[in-house]
Amino acid sequence: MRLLIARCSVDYSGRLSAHLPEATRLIMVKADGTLAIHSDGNASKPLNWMVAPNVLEIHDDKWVVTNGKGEILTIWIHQVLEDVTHQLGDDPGLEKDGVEAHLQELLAAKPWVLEEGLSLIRREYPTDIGPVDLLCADTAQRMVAVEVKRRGDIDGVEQLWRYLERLDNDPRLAPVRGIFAAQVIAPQARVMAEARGIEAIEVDYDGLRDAEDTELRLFDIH
Amino acid sequence: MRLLIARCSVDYSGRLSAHLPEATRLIMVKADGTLAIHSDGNASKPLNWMVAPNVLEIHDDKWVVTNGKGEILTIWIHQVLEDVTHQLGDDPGLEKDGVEAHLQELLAAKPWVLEEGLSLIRREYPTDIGPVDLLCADTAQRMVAVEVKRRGDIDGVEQLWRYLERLDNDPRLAPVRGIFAAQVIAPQARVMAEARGIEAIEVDYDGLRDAEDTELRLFDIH
DNA sequence: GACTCTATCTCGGTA
DNA sequence: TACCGAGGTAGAGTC
Repeated sequence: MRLLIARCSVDYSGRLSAHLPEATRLIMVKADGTLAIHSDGNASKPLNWMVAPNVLEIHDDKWVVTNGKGEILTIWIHQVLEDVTHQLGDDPGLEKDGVEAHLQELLAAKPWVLEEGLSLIRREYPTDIGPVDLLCADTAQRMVAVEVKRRGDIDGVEQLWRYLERLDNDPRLAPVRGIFAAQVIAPQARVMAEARGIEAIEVDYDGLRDAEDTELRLFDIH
Repeated sequence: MRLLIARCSVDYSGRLSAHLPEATRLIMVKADGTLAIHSDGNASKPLNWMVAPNVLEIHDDKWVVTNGKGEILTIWIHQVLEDVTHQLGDDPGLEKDGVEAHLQELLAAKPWVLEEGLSLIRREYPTDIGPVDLLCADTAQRMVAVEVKRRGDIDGVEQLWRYLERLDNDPRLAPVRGIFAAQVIAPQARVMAEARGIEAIEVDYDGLRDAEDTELRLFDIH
């Protein structure tokens, strides 16, 4: 990784056109060629960047980065204040404990949290436009399709609506109700769901997880 | 800006839980406190980060970053290979061109480009599922909702369709027609729009902008 | 390789 | 401040 601190101005042309007036900035070049230009404040994101694969040409007064998609990044170097290079080596990478997948697991284990008597028929129930998160049956043995999201936005409601249309075409399943489950549901999504006859339910993820933990601990004792 | 290259391991707890095993990485701290941890390859994004406002406590063997939302980032520093600090000063910031906002501005100023006699009623006309880009009236004083996109894809047509549903529920506005305006319209989006009775119009952004420039110049002369 | 969906999205705007 | 939509979204998983 090469770190250059320099007075520079920048031009980018590609998916849009952009220009950075002269100022002091950090230019970071990673081992794979990925380049990013950072200012000192007001953003965690780089001002400009170019991801690998790309080609970097270094001239006396300017760096030119191009890629195969016709994008060009030109950095005019006016003054170099620092220039260090380090070999960092491979990184073992990030280990995550995600949320959405876990939330789906928890609801698959306890569908009655969403509605009394609800029971799971299948997770990732396949349709010809993709899998439904959960297919359940209510106490009257009617089908209920459940879409699980961390954040419930309008396009999630649309997604569930498309599934419901498909499922209703199957005479073995129809009529199918919909439940839209998320940690937080945006007001617009709620309006949209109501207009479509879909129930929108906010789920307490932490509470569910804690309950799960408690049960596991009880199980351990046995 | 402070740049630290160090062997470190990292724990993050907040919107999710994550762990980084020991390896050599770049730790970047910006003037506003924003902190990012980068590896040398395989990603333009940082492995871990914490945006300002936050609090950084520096101990002998670890850095602890916390913010007001209960997120905690702990960096265990095993060995420091480089540690430089530079005062970069304010950045004039990025000047962008070619984005959707500008296209919306241009069309708001000249709605008749889309259809003869079209006049603007309001930009960002609010509905309960979000604002419509432009609400206009045609020569017969019928309402026309315009959705503006840089690239016209199928989800943009769906978005406009949702707005039309909502607007048609308002007896003061109904019936409302739709116009889908974009620099480029994908064939699928065109088909979808046609099926919904929505007019899809490709707009010459550069031509509009040049016309705007010409008018400004004429105005300057006066 | 193209397509789909998620994200500690980030970022800007507005009510 | 919270909410909403755009993004040079990036990145991961699937077909």
